[in-house]
Amino acid sequence: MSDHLARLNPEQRESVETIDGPLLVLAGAGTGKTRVLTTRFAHILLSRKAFPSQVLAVTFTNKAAREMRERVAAILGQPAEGLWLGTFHALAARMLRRHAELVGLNASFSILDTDDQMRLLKQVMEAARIDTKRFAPPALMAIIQRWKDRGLPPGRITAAEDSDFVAGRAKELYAAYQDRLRTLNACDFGDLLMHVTEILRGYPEVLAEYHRRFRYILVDEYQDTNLVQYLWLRLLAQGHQNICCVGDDDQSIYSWRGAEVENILRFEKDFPAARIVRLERNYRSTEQILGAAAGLIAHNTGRLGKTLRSGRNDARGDKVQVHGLWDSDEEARMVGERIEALRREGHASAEMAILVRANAQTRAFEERLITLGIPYKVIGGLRFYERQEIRDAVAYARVLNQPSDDLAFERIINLPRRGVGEQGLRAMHARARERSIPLTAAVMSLVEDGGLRGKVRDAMRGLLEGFARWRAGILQEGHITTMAVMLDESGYMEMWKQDKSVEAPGRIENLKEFVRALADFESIGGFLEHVALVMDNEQNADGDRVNLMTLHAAKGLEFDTVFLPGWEEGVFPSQRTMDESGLKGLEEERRLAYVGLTRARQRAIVSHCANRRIYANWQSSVPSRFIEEIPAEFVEMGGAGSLERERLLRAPSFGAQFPMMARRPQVQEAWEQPARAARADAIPVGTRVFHQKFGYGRVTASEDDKLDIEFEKAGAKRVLDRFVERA
DNA sequence: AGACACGGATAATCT
DNA sequence: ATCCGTGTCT
Repeated sequence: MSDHLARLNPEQRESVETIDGPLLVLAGAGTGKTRVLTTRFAHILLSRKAFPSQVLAVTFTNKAAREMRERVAAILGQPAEGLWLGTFHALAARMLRRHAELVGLNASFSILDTDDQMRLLKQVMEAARIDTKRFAPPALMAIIQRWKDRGLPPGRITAAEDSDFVAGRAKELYAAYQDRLRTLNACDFGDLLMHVTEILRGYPEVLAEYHRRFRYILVDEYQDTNLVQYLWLRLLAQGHQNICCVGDDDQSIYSWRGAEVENILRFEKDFPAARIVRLERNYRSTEQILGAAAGLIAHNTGRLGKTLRSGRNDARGDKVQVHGLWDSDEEARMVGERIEALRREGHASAEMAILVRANAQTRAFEERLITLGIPYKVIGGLRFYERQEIRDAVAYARVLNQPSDDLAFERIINLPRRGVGEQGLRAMHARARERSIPLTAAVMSLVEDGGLRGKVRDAMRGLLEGFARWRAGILQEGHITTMAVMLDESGYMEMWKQDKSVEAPGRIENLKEFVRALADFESIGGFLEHVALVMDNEQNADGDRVNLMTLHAAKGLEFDTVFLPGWEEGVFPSQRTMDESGLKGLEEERRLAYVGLTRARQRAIVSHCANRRIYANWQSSVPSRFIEEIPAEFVEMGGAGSLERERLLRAPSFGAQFPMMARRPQVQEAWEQPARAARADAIPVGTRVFHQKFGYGRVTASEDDKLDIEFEKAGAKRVLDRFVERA
């Protein structure tokens, strides 16, 4: 039992051994957070404080859940079975299935994917006679999701929480959308936690049951929780107060998805007896990298304050290198050369990563690596279950599993083409509504009474008979064979075989993989639950490949060498973030930079370009302020007299903008003094101006550095004055 | 139903 | 530039 504790440092040990009472562990990057969580879990079990089924352990990702399960099993020396260990959503789904009727659902409710959600909302908007061109469904969906993130069903939305989007009808449409979901016996992602939280709030006996069940609660990546997740945890922890949350406020990079760092501060308030332990000994990176990262993140305000110290006693390491390049091609070339050189020295490709701000930036590097013949893999991007053909196949499986799944049926009714158009679909919906029956039943009745004719009628009859046959086939031949037969006989597979596009062969491969994946499940229902909750993307993990991914995707990973390209104002920090979220957005970008730097064990190579292509045209760009924010003592500029640098200095129009040599334009000053009044260069009301994106317009009002402009093409917008020029 | 043209948007995405 | 959804014509 002491075995697993022996290798922990004092703070880690304290985090593991403080079992009872609320505990907040502030764990900096690379300080052994996962180890603390898993050891703590095992420690609770080994010290016989609870049975495995009495511990609730929550993570954000399936990957993290899997890892924790494996490591707990390793410490225990046996498979970790029967645990309540999983992602927020998986655990919430599990709870919701047990009490679904309390929120008007049935235990077999289906979980919708984003396509279905959007189509459903659009239907609801159209039924309410909303012009979906003026009011975009995705925009309303974002508002609804934000409400769900905050644990607000339609009935809980107060005037203060309401939105004036869609002429003040957002709340009404939200209620209609929720009604539709209930009718369909379906949930979207946000519903899982919101419904469960409503149940725990409204049914004390259910809450009491979970209080009895869960003696200990463990939470990973606590800084990324949103409000509803927080409420859920607080309700569950109310009884025994044995909750341990592990997180790092400096690595909070998901606020745009509803995460609230404030949950960390709230923790101390709601659990006044909470112990707080800081893990500050970093075992990952060199002192140079830690110094650079610490100096950078120190520019943020309102931190809980941690100072990473190196827990390693090896060499101090290399300084963080910063390269200025002419353009993105040259940047890709530089990165390629460095990778080649490292490989020649015997470094493994898998120990190198290129971390970009946005997915689109990976392309330049991919092309370069292909040219050089360096194997690489792109992490993230479209996940397996997000691909079109897989979603179609899943829709087939859903109809097979539940004939009343109208959304799934509608998706595949004309895939492959069966001659069903808008007219046909309208007739089917009308029949379904008038008799209150599912779409499949409506189609059946239309086939029988002649409501459908000719080719369509034959096709529909064939399809429905097919589903009946395949459903019977599950019992005889098993679900795996049946799925393959269904994709074949329905003509879906054939559709892709006929398709001449370059993607088609890949899609057929994916479909075969899809059928193979079924083998891991005992039933279609079990498989569908997995598909809805798990978006695994463990692609070609094999081989020694350079890693290419976004900074977001890199959280939690580490590499010997990390390339951080595109550190330019507007790109990183992203202009859009700063426009939308101001100083808060900037600080989140800075945390993203901090996450990037701290991924590196041995060396970090930052780069920026003087010219970058944005959409169609080239734009000159300025080095990111984050570069200046890294203390000079940890930085080494350029590749000492590199050709790039010389050329850059000689280039007449950009020389003045070379790294650190020129004062940045107003961008930075605007943030430093946001409230500065009546500026000398203020643009007066009535002035005709030009904006890069919106074109020409006239200023109708101004406030500080913000202007209200009536654009000739784009309509009324509020923009920052530095983005417009007098026309 | 299907081909083609037009206009608007264009980040990050753990489930 | 390019992708996507929508509208129009055949």
